[in-house]
Amino acid sequence: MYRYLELRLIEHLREFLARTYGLENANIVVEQPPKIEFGEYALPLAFELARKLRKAPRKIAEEIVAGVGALPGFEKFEVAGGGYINVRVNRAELAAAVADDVKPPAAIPPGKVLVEHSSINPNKAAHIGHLRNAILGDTFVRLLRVAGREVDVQNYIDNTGVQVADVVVGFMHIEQKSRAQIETLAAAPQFDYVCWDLYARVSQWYAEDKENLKVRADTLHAIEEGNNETAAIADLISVSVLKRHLETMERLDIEYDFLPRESEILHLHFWDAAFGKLKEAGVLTYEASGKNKGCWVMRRAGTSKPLTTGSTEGTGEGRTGESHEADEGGISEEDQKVIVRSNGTVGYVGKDIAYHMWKFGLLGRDFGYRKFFRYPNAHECWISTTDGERDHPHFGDVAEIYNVIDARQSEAQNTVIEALRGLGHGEAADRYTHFSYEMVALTPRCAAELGYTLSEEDKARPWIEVSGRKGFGVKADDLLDKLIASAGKEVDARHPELSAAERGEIATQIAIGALRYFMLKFTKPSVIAFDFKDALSFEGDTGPYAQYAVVRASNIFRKGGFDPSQFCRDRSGDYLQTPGKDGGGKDAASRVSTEEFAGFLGGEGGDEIWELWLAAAQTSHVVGQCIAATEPAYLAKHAFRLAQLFSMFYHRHPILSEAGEGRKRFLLTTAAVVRRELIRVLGAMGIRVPAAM
RNA sequence: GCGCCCGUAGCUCAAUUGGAUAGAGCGCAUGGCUACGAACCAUGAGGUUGGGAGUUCGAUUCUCUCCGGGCGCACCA
Repeated sequence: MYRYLELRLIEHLREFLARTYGLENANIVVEQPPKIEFGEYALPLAFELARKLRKAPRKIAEEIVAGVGALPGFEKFEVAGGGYINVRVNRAELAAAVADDVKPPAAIPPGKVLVEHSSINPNKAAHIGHLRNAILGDTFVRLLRVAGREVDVQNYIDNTGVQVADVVVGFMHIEQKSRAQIETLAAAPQFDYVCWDLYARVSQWYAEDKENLKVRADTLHAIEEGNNETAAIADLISVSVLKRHLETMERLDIEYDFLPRESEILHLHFWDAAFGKLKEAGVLTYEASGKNKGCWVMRRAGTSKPLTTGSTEGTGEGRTGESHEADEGGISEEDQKVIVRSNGTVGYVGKDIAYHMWKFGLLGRDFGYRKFFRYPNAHECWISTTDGERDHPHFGDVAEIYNVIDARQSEAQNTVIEALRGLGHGEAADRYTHFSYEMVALTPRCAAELGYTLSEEDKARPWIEVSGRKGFGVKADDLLDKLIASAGKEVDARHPELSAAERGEIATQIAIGALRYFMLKFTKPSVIAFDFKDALSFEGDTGPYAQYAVVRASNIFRKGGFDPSQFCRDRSGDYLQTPGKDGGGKDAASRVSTEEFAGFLGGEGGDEIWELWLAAAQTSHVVGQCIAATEPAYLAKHAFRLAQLFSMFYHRHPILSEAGEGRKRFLLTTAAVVRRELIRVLGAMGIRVPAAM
């Protein structure tokens, strides 16, 4: 609703500026004033216009305020400071609309969205770095769905790469295990943990003797070729570990729709289809000589073609040296990215280009599909195969894609984008977003706690990178278990009257809330230096704090013998409602009239509670910002702000003992609205609210 | 060497994407439970936003430069 008013305000001002000053399509920045008393919107517009109109900002602001005229839903415009225009909405009308959960129709872009996230190598247990990826991705999926978009969730499985090969090497050559023995191990619990340890041992084994690397090369080759014992073992391992990953993520309410695997990209010859098109478009060029002789290469993203000026690669001194590539239009060696190796095999980026052509429906080939994993809610997760089932959902062929992949791969991601552009698919390239985020590392203290001995140099570092190869890191399931145990201790102490099952359920929800919130509170470019002390905190700026606010709100209604739905509507998921119908599902006797809202929210005394209402009105606005900026952290901020404002409100206004009938109804409505919004925001973060805390 | 990211309170992070007096949490000090359960609230101390220059009416935000840190730059994925 807040968002809708903002759009109306912008539109209205644009019209006014065009009419009055002849300014078309002026860029109008809208923000919130620093204090609630100043109004709901602030416009620094006059500062921007000062130069164009050659007038003092304050003068312009006065003109705008005088001439802008009335706008439904708004109370007044006023000049503040050196030329700000502060805008006041009609509080009572907005509050009534929020209580009724009015959702003005919003334009939803056409087409499906594909979000790729998790994409964990299926050769070892998931760790905290993977958790950040999955939680960011899953939250973004939820945000898109809240905004009314149709979303496919994909988890790309690299089941034929070196990482899986390494574990195969470990079982076959170090452990000397037979296929049947591995099968037994894979069927037992925590197979991913077994692989975690083995993977670290294999890395060590390679380091001991370089000859051992030959085994890896042979194994990798056999896996890629398929139809042999080694490939069968690799498949057994990758599928079993993948199942474990799905189970781990399911603990956090993270689900996928489709698991495309690299093996099918190879066996269904996706690359052949892409290769032809890439050669034809001149995206790939053959190197007949030099370092990359015999390879098909592509220009590395971020390197630009030197046009008239020579490259910096001078032959001697000075800057007059001629470019090595200008004559032939070729790419200098250091700007080349090898896509097809001289032995004819295709590398990772090549496979990724083909995969992304498929995503946009540009490849002309499709996967085979088979059901793979059924979630308790009956949701079906599909996996790629060569020969699939006849009936399956239609995947791929989407309008927009988001790839949740850490920042270290931004160059590879950009190279794929440039390949699409080079193929003439500029529109697709523009709707390809690398959802980039920084890694999760460990603080030196945390590393020491885990029993790793650190060099003096490491101790001085701000963080130490997690390394699967070294087996160095915190496993996802271990962290979750720790969080549940810690939350459980608190729940047991606070609610001895509840059954063990109920307490376990609450502890789990708190643990998930703490973990998901923790991973979302940092903005994407910030490295998370992980520490158990911070992650296990349930106080302050944390998930449990926000959950607790909702529990307290619920307790008011429970103790008072009310139902929150008496006081406010909830049209979640109802996209076709007819706005403006008063009363709706609400209890008529509990309804606060617009006149009453005006009384309680008006004047200076109303500011404090109004601030809470305004924040509650902003959820869809925040959701829009999160999507536009691909930044779920704004959502966590919003949840915290709502919870914090509610906690203050809760302390200052004892509701059930309120003597005034009208005021009590108003306070209950306030609590009901904030509760609804907090549940909604936490829901978008994948956090549920426990029955008690 | 080239490219990308980061540097804000003791610590961990925000700052509406260029706007009004730079805000939170943790920690520290003090105070508040016969309860709509304190996983909470209130009060306080704590800042030359790494240094410098520039653009702008206005810079934590943009540009340049220096300092410090991180990550990329394989015929790996």
